[in-house]
Amino acid sequence: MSLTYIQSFVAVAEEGHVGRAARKLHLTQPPLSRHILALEDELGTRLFERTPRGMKLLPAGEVFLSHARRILAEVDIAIERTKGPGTGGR
Amino acid sequence: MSLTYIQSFVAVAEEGHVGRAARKLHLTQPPLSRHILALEDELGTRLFERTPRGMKLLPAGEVFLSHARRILAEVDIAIERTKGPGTGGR
DNA sequence: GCGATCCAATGCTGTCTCGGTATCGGGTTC
DNA sequence: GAACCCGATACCGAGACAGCATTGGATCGC
Repeated sequence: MSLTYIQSFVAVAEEGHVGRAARKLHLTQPPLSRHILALEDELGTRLFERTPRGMKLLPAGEVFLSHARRILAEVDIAIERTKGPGTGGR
Repeated sequence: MSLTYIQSFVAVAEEGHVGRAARKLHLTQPPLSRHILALEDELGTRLFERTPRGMKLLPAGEVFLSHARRILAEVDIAIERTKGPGTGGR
């Protein structure tokens, strides 16, 4: 599990498209595709249904998505709170 | 930022000792020391005070610690919830 | 039906990250 | 002041990872 992979997952879930998400993340399609496969492998579950039009979130994917967003948000908060107030940031 | 580094940080904070935390994580002392330095660099703040006895958490470190624990807990929950119920895990 | 098109997945390669070993430098203890 | 304990750094080799090129499957247009 890695924060990078979680970010990739969220981007693909939001775009419904590996290629499009890749551009958004300044990556190319193959590594992003592998991120999703790695996550699915680690979780032991398919997160997306592969359709000719792109990637469609499966129920397990929706569950993971909500947690993924929370995790990323927590990380942002942690960074902000730590570097910000107590340290003479602003 | 990486989950591995966050785990390292929590271990060092709990042990008050890089070497001891390293053993706990099945790592050696140098990489663990680098994890902490990398985090401090990324956050732009010292998280620990280096003493002759080990590592003492600074205020910024305590702030980050509480968030770090929450992040790791969220990840665990995400994994459990995703692989577990909705998917026929059991 | 067949070529064109769009999608994700895979094979391969170069690079960069990361962990381990060895060593250093500072500070304390006796 | 020599031994000891601590984290930090230099260096090196292995593994991870991104990118390029290509494949394979499904749909669309003619």
